[in-house]
Amino acid sequence: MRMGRSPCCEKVGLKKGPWTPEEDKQLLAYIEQYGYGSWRDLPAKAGLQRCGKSCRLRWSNYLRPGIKRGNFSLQEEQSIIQLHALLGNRWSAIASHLPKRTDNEIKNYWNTHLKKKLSKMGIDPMTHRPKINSSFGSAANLSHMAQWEIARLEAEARLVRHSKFISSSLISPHHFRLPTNNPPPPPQVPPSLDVLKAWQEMWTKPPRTRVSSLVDDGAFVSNATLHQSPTSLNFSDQNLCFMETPYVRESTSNIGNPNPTGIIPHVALDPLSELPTFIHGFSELSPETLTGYLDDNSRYWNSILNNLVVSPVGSPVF
DNA sequence: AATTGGTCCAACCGCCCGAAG
DNA sequence: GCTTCGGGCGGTTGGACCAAT
Repeated sequence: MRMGRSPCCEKVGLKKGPWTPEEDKQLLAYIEQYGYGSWRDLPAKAGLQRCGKSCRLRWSNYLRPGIKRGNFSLQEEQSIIQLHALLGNRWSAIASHLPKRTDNEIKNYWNTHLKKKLSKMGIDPMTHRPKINSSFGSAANLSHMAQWEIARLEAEARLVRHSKFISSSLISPHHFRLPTNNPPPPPQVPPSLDVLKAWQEMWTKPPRTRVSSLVDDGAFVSNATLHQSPTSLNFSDQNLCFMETPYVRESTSNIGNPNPTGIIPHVALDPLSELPTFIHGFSELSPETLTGYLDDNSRYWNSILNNLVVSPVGSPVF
């Protein structure tokens, strides 16, 4: 018995490198007629001298219907920056919130354009914090950003648990398989990505209302005094697509029930701070302190995004 | 015109994970 | 429990292109 993984296909005799228009036609014609049941078997059936993996990549990144290519709009740029601040280098997750853009294209755009833009603005593109010695940031701001990072990581940890729990029962890789002659499947949206919607809900509700928003078993809620997140500033962006999710729930007993509002009624609040337990990183902060912190970060992000807006490509900033 | 260096991006590679047997 | 398989993901690479010298 062979140990370990076998290669996805025999490498000998298979073509590599750029795809020709003829190959694209072949692949398209085959998928349009038969769909894609098994990428491993597809090349032989389609008459292509390619690895199945290569076919899948070509399809998902270029030939799949509905893909938008070319210049990124300013709003798309802002969305990517905000999503990257929240999600890190999880390109597929970021791509799921940018309709028609592929993870590969977003990754390339980030590496070739946005990283440089942020660097020139004095922002560390990986941490989204002001660089040391940069006139852009202050010591106080750095401290605030660190606090924010704590909260973000807390949220991620919860979301990972959440998504692992639900994905086992709701998400199947075959769920999105393209049936013959049918429209392409919707982009895959891991349940954890609903954090963005939650994020938006949490920070954009009117202050007077105590609003519940999702996130995992602990969930969280916006305190009446909290009104804006660093990452919520442009979530009205038309290009930023928050996917409606079937996974939101009122309790663990009804996971999977559709909830068009995307809002979870029941949240856990810290009995002392009355802050959502989601914000464990802030548990030692008073609501007043927290409000001030979030205000500072709003300004911080506004300054970044405003710079994006006012600085055309080719300007000294970029 | 030739060379060099930088940029961009399509495609590949290796790793990981879940499903199936 | 284990192995194998299929597919997804993120990091990296190679070559085309372009501007500067």
